[in-house]
Amino acid sequence: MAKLRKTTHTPCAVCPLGAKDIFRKLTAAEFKFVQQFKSGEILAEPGSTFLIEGHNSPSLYTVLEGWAFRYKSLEDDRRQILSFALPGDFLGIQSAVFSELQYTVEALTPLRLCTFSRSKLWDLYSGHPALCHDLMSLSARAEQMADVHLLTVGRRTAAERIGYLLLHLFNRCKALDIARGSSFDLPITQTHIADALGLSLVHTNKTLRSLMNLKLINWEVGAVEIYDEAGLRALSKYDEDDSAKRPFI
Amino acid sequence: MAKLRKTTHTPCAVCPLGAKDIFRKLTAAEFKFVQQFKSGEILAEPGSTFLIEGHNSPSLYTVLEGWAFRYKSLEDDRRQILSFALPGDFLGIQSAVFSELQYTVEALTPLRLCTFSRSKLWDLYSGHPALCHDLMSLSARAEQMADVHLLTVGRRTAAERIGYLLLHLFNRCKALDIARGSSFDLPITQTHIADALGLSLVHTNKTLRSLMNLKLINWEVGAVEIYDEAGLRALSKYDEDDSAKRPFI
DNA sequence: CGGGATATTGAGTTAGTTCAACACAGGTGG
DNA sequence: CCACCTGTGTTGAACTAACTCAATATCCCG
Repeated sequence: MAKLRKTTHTPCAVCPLGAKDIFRKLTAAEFKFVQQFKSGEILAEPGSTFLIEGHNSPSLYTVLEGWAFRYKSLEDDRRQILSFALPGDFLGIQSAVFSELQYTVEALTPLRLCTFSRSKLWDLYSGHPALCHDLMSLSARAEQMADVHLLTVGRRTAAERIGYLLLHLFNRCKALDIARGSSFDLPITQTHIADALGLSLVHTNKTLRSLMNLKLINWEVGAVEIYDEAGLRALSKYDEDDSAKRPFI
Repeated sequence: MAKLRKTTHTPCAVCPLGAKDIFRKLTAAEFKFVQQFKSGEILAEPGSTFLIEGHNSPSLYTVLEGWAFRYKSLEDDRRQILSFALPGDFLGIQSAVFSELQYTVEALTPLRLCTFSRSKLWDLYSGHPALCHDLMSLSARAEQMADVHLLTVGRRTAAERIGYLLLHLFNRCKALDIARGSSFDLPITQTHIADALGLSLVHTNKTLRSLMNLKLINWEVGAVEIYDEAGLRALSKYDEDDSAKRPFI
């Protein structure tokens, strides 16, 4: 498939992530290393998968722009979305330690990715302790999000789950400064919500509708508005300090 | 509570984990570092919690002997068990990167833990690239287990979930060489199973019973026997390469 | 215009829940 | 030694949140 395209290699100095407040400022030496750590950039079309379960990837990725999601499936059609990836998220670290990747990543929007060669990871370990720590932070943050997600799917009701997911994504967008007041672009369908939360599509639709009838939110194709954030938080038992932890690079 | 006890500091040379095949052999320099990285040992009584959600811990832990579990709760009584910790598992890395821990860890059996001071983590980053990589492996493995768990809770039926969990724990025990043929010690109650899998206690009991009626397994207090591993794998859609990835130290 | 993807809604079904009662074992104090 | 309590497991019955099936509406796109 011609869905992946290499692009011209943007210099790190103008990296879109560099401007965001939530990212740590690098020292000159770190910056130089990161620059040569970067092996290139690719664009992925919506619907394309650039990391595939059971395969091996020579590259690691950082999302520069766009949305993607990670998922796993059972033999039959049942699919579970594990997480959504936004700018700043690091993908594919598993491939640096296991022979095979255990999940698939699919783009939701046109996606711009920064690629790193797996083999240079050793240079990072050897020469850049602070970056090692940043990497551990990223991975601790991913673990934390997975834990919260598991609590949501295991122990929350349908309405709580949907409220939680929307608040979670809303807050991540706010941290990245890509929300617009109380609304934000959400390039997913109700099927994605269902698969992320372990619900059926029909029930997801009905629950979403009921949240709209309660005037808590508004759902449109591609965008969500949070009318009553406090009310939604209360309904979903949203736990404050969930997301918005600082990413990397 | 006097449930945590410091014990005499066992030299790493006789670490019970050193003997296990699944752990990487360290170089002399690494070994020396790990030895001074270790700050001590503690014992935790069954039922005691040594890492607590919302608190901050100055220490990181590696399980040397015994079982524990990590969990999170909602305001009401609803509890979700996130994972079970066995010998070789590393706990508390979150506290090295966030100010507060986001989960609680409770001992299931008398637990012997190796403690590391958080501050020495920087020495590890600075001087021991291979150990950095081991740490990344541990954390990638934890992420992988969390992903699989999420798929299980989100998309499997009750019988599949229980079958999956038992096979998962069975395989981890086999990898650690603490299984006895087709049976293994499992120091948990049905309540733990329910809370790990997002099920009610009653339904867990009935489903467990039905797996026993099918002659797939046998459940006793504290021990499980897998009568028909192939059958249980088929029923649970057990995905081969799940656990048994190599831990650390 | 037709086909595919998405959303919506009603109706009937079911997997899993809650409530309640009871059995059994081990531990403790009178 | 017995009485009692608490933790664990078991089972039946009634209920319900969420599921499946099915039909229909919209929109976009080639």
